[in-house]
Amino acid sequence: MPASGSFDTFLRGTFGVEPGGTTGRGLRELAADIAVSRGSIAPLDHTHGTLVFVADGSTKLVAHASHDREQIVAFHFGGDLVAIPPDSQHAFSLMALRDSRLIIFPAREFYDRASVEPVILRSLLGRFQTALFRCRDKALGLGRKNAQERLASFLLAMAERIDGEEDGRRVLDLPMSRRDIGDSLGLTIETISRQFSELRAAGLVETSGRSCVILNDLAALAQRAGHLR
Amino acid sequence: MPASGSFDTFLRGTFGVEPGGTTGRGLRELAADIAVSRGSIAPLDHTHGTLVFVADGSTKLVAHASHDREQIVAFHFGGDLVAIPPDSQHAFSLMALRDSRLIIFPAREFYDRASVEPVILRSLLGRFQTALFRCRDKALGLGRKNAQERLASFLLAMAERIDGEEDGRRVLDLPMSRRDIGDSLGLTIETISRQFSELRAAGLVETSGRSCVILNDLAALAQRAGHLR
DNA sequence: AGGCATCATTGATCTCGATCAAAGACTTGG
DNA sequence: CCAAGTCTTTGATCGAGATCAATGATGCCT
Repeated sequence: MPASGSFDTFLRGTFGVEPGGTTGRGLRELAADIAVSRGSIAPLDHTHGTLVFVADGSTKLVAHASHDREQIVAFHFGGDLVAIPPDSQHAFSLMALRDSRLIIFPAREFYDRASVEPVILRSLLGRFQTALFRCRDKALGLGRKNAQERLASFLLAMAERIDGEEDGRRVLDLPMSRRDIGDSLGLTIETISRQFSELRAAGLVETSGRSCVILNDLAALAQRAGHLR
Repeated sequence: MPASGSFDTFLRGTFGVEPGGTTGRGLRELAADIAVSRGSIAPLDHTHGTLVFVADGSTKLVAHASHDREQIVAFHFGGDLVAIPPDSQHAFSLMALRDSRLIIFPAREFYDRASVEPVILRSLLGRFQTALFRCRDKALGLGRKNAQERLASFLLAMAERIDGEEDGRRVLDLPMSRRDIGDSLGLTIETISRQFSELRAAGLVETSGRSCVILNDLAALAQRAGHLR
């Protein structure tokens, strides 16, 4: 598939803007269409803000503090848009969880060219707001929830974002490893594993292989997620 | 000061838009100008998204999980803009740390009316992005930093946002209590106090009364904040 | 100014999740 | 289809911060 294929899909699907117009062509000039294989890091300019459209695949956004400590700050799936700041006190990298196609833009330039098209700005605003609200929920979990609640919240959040048959229960094919889940929830791989075992013993989830998780009872899971009734 | 005073300041100062125009008048119709005294909660419509401009004072945005657990998700100061989602799995409330004046808008309607004025959308976008980046830094801290690093990061972040004499060291007048700091950093009040004592013993900070904190050595504090070198 | 409720500090103990260690299960590549 | 490395699970111990408890400081309100 030619590079323009991804870009056109992006512009039409995300913003409802036709790629043929002036704005569309202006934005295409900024686009870098990149294939990133599983486990590889997206080539970002870390001195400037970047905007990445995940055309296909899935990624994790990793924040690096000193001492080799990593915190996964967000996961993304096909159709998602990721805003990445330039490195300052902390550094960020975007890694593919599966083979992915990304469209990478310099953020500032993208915003400037998009400013003539309110529909694009409006859509960006909505996406940023969603990302902010998700991040706040994550902060609540990291600050105030125990391991069980964090994993339950995580599974429910994934159930909302990954599709799978919906017949009361829910089958997920998670692209991330136990380590990724741990790095996202501020827990170790062992704790994640133990919490999976507990949920399994309680009959709330089943696992099959490394990536498949079946949620048998979403309501009971929500109970354990520390949500409001 | 009349209600229009705050609104005009908001529109001009935040967006560079004159309040007299069509857009300005349209937005003013949506505005609720409210005075909120220290410790009181802003009257929000929790069934819809809300946009709050902090005209004056300072506030905390609190996320509520079940079991009386609270996580402060952000602090705000005069000139800041806060986006608050409708309640769903978690509930949010905005509380004044000092007597404050707030301008409250229904978010959806605000965005719709602002959409004809790209300069407003562009500015909102930048503010949302900043809020998102701050929230990610917070997530990194909550997930991967110890108590000492969290407090050091917090103090440095406050030093960037609150003004005070800059002669190598930094004098802060914090509007939030130890409990607020704890609720923001995912720690208890006792742990905050102990970490303050350690920083005091190391000569990095001095405290005076409940709200005044003097940062004697920003560089040394950054060392302890778990920042990159 | 004084009285008092609230907030901050310090100490002792407990707990949840981290860390250390080892065995077992996928899955990927030859 | 098997081998080998990686990922996951489970167990034992440790430690940072929570919790429980008490004292001391601050600042608000009459």
